[in-house]
Amino acid sequence: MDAQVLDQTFAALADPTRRAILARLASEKRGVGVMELAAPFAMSLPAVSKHLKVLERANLISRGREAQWRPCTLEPRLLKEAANWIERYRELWEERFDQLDSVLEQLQNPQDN
Amino acid sequence: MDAQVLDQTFAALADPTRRAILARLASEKRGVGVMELAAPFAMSLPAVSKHLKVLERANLISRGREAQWRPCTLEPRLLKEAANWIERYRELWEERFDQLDSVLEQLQNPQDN
DNA sequence: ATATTATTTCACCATATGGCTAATTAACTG
DNA sequence: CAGTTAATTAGCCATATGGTGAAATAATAT
Repeated sequence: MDAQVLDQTFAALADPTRRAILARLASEKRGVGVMELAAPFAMSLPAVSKHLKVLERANLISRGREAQWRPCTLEPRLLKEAANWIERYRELWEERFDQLDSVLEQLQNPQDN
Repeated sequence: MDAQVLDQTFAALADPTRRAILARLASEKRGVGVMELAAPFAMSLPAVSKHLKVLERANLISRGREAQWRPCTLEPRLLKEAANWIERYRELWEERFDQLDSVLEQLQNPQDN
């Protein structure tokens, strides 16, 4: 509901690296270290570190301490908030598909008009 | 599915002015002009014009021409794409609520353990 | 032709973002 | 203690973002 929260959430999601990191974390129960998260990307470790900081400040991930590792864990709570916000538009995009359906129907059965 | 599309969509949603504009357009069947869209905001017309350009380039709105007005219309198609992306995490946040539920249950019925 | 209304473009400014390398901190290991 | 591994911080750069006021464009109205 809070505008700032949605700002941070959507801004955090507006980057392919960060979305990939979230996807990776979604498929792991355990916390995942930075090296491991960074491996698939053609970018430096500090760059990934920055992305993680963005995700952390947006409260989309949390980080622990385990020896010299900082394992990251997905925090899906605010994803739910973002989903809730978008869901308010669901009836609009479904309505639009209904309209498209009737257009297609007319194209196939022009005698209907 | 396209990463760039999600980039643009989420980036466009990461601003309260733009989300408010979308909300306004969602509640109107007719196209809405720029002056009218700008009215609620404490910012200049060029600023609103810029926001509209962001929304247009993200294909979240389309714009027509009607005399000297450029009526804006909501295009919900890519909102659906964004919703689809987030939905893949639904089971995660619901699982988390399940865990919270069982925690609350334990707090209320400690004899269960 | 001139004026009015709606909207955009231009030129500017401050701040944020995403990337880099090099240096630093933190924790473990020999 | 010295060395190794993990990660962050610092300093830098290029580009993007969100705002401004002033000027330009587009269409209508007088």
